[in-house]
Amino acid sequence: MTKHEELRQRLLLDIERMPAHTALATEREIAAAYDVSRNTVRQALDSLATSGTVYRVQGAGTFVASHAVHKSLTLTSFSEDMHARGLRPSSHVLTAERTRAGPQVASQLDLAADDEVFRVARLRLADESPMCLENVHLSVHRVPHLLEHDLSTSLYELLHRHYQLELCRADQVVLAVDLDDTEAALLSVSTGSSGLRVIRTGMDHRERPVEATVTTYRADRYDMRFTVRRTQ
Amino acid sequence: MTKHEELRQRLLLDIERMPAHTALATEREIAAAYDVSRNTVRQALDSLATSGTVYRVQGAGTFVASHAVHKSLTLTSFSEDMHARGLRPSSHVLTAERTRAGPQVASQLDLAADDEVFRVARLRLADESPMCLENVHLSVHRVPHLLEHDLSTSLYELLHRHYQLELCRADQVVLAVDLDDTEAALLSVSTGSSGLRVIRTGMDHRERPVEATVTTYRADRYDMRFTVRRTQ
DNA sequence: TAGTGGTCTAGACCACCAT
DNA sequence: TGGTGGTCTAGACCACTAC
Repeated sequence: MTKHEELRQRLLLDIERMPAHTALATEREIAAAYDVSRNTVRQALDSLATSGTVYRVQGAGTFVASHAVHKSLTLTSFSEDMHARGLRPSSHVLTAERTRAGPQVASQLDLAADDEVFRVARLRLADESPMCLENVHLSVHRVPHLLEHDLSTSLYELLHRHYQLELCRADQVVLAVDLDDTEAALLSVSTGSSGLRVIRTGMDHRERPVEATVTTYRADRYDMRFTVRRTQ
Repeated sequence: MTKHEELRQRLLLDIERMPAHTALATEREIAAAYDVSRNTVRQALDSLATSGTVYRVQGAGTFVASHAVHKSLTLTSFSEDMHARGLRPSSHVLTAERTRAGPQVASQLDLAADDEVFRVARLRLADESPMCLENVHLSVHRVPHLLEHDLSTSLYELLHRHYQLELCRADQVVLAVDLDDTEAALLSVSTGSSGLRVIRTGMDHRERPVEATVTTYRADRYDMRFTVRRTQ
């Protein structure tokens, strides 16, 4: 545990009990109180500002942000996402096969179109009721023997435990779609209902592509929430 | 222009000519070459890492990221968004009125339900063809005489020029919807088509709410693209 | 084991906000 | 004008990677 991480956690405890727009102690005061350098205080406050917990006004001070949302958009697995919403995740594996990448997946995973990949299609449930359809492609050479594992639980956890693969970044495209007959039937909604589709390329800490995934959510059960900022 | 900003720009010029995964000079080398301290180099590299231009591996070095996407999710106006897509934005004002906030807008703008707000509804076009419907609410006391201005151009620019209001942060909810008859007709698509809806609360640099906006996009013309990261 | 990025210090000056 | 956050320096040591 580094000093700025520990300081961040201590500050967080104080902040949670303060109303929005309250001024924090000044950086110099915090540095003196916790016996660290001002740069270390700034590291902790940088982190709190990035996560939307506080905001700074030059010349004026650092203030507690509105407690309302605080949600920046982060890379989460379906399991984590559902737990965060207070729902219990589960899965039905629809397909698990070894096949060819094809042009679309190949470009996402940085492969040739006839390279082999695993494809895992799953119906994902929250509190036993359909939430989304997920179609994952993984390069065979990065996850050998994938199909010998239990695929009904968290794939991210499996990748981490058995292949030391951790996803650090993902490029996503989000769009609205009309569900076709098959999709609608699997999701237990009527044909022509709309769905939210997320197309994702997941990468490890070296920016090497790991997964190419298309997820289609029921529009009546799912939304995405996040905070955006002005770049400067 | 600060030193780390200038350094960032210089590094960017080099990086753009390098293939992905190429190692940059070490932080100490860059510091010596540009005659700045290592902390300043780290500030510049922090910024490049946050924007997804480079990635760092402890003990190994700093590397050029894949040039593919590089798009983090930022707060943009419709006009900016369309320009970035190479499209020409325009607007038809459908409604511009003074009314009561109501419970939903009041909670977003931190007002009472019977406080007065301006409501501006616009059909927004890209290359003369319908792209989305936008319904903006603004607190009367923050933008007096709003309706006396030309509302067919960029609202963000108007807020900046005439009211010194700049949006720095926004909380957003994104969902898929079935368009109703009115929406579909205005967007020139058939009833029951799906749309992408974005519900936004925009705030200034002091986290004071400025706008409450609902935007409904044609699903066949619009998608959102962005990069997400693992928090640590 | 040598070299890398990650953390930390104790100072200094600047740009901006409030009064 | 006094105090705030923003920038910058020149060191030092640590954790990790690659060989």
